[in-house]
Amino acid sequence: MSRVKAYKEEVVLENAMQVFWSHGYEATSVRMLEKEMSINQFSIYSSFTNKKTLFKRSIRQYREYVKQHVFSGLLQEGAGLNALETFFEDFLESLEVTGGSKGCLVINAAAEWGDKDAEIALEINAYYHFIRVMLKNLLTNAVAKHEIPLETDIEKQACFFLGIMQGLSVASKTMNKDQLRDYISVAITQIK
Amino acid sequence: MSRVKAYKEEVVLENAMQVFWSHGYEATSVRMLEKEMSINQFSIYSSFTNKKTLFKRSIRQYREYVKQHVFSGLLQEGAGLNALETFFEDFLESLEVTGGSKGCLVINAAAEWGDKDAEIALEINAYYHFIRVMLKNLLTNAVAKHEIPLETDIEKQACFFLGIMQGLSVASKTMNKDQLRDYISVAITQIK
DNA sequence: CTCGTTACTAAGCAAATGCTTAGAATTATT
DNA sequence: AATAATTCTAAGCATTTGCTTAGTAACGAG
Repeated sequence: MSRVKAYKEEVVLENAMQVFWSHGYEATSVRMLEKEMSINQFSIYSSFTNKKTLFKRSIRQYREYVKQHVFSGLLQEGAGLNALETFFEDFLESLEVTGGSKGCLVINAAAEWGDKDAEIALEINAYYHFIRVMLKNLLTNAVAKHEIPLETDIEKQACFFLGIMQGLSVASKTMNKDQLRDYISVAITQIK
Repeated sequence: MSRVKAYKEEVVLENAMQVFWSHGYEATSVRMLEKEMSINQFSIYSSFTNKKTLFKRSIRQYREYVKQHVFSGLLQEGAGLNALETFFEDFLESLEVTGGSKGCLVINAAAEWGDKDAEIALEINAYYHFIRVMLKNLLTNAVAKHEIPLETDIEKQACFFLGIMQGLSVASKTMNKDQLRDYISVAITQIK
C-alpha cells in the first residue's frame, strides 16, 4: 500500500527528545527539530500532529530513555539503599566531565509549563508516578535488607526523594559538585 | 534638563518582573511586557537596553521582592527553626488558594537557562548565595537556641535546605499538598 | 504495467518576534 | 519666548515562528 516512510518514528522521536532536553520547549524551533530529526517539516507534522504533541511524545520517550540509561541500577530486582547511593555517586561523577548538567527533561518541563497545560501536566504527573513507584520498591527492599529502619514511612520517604531529585535536577545546572554532595549526603543520612 | 520620564523605572521593573515570573523568559514577549509595564517599546529599550538585560534586572528585583514578601520571617533578627517551620507551613497554606504555584522566578530561570548564559548564571548564583547566607544565619540561631544539635554542620545543612527549596519550587507546580507536606516534613525532621 | 495511495520536496503563508526610527511632544534652562 | 535636550508615539524593519500546500516521487495491489 503506497510509498513507505524513509524514517522510523521511534528513532526520529528519540532525536526530537534530545533537542527538547537540551533547549526546553519554547526555545526549540521546528527548524531545529527538522535538522536534528533529519526529516522535514511535512514529515514531522504528518507523524506527530504538531509541536506540542511531539513534545508530549518526547516526555514519554524520555521515560523509556531513563529506564535504560539513568535508572537501570535502581530498577534492578532487589535494588536497595546501596543502589540509591551508587546512583547519586554516579550522578556526581558524570558532572565533572560535562560541567553543568541538562537536568531532567520532565522536571525542566514542569518548571517551564507548571500547571498551564492540562495534557502536559498529565505527562509530568505520569513521570512522577513512575519515579515514586520505583522509589517505593527500592525502599521496601532496603527495609527487607535491614539497610534502613523497619518503621520507615515508605510513602513519605518516596515523596521526599522525589522532591530531592527535582531539587537535584535544577541544582545540578549551576551549583558546584561540593554543594551538591552536601545536599545528597544529608538526604541519604537521614534515612539510615 | 529636557522632558521628564512619565514613569518610574522601579515600578515598571516590578511589573516586568511579575510577567517574567508568570511566563518565564522565552514565553514572555516584548508586546506582553509593554502592556503590563504600561509603557511602550521605546521606553523599555531606552531604560533597560534589551530583553535580556531587563530579565537580569528582574532577577535582582525579585530578590528585593522576596526579602519583603516571602522571606521576611526568616530574615528577622534571631529567626530560628520555628521561623523555618512557619515559612513552610505558610507556603503550604498559600497553595490551596491558588492551585499550583508559580514557583520561584530565579529557580525557574535556572531550569530554563541552566549554564547557557554566563551573565544570567551569575545572577542565579548571586540569588543562591543570598539564600544560603540567610539559611546559615538561621541555623546558627537555631543552634544557639538549642533547637537543633550543637554538632550540626551548618554549611552542609544550608546547602541541603537550598536544594530543598529548589525542589519545592518546581514540585509545588504540579504535586499536591499532601505530597509536599511529606517532603517538607522529612527535611525538617532530619535536622532536629 | 497501471492505478491508487501515501511520502517527500520545497516553496510559501500569516502572524509574531526583538528591536529601531522618524517625527511630534514635553520640559528645564537661558 | 527661544533653545536644547530628552521622552513619547506609532509605524516599520528584517527575521523567525508554527504550520500548510501544491507538485512530484515512490511503492504495493490489481
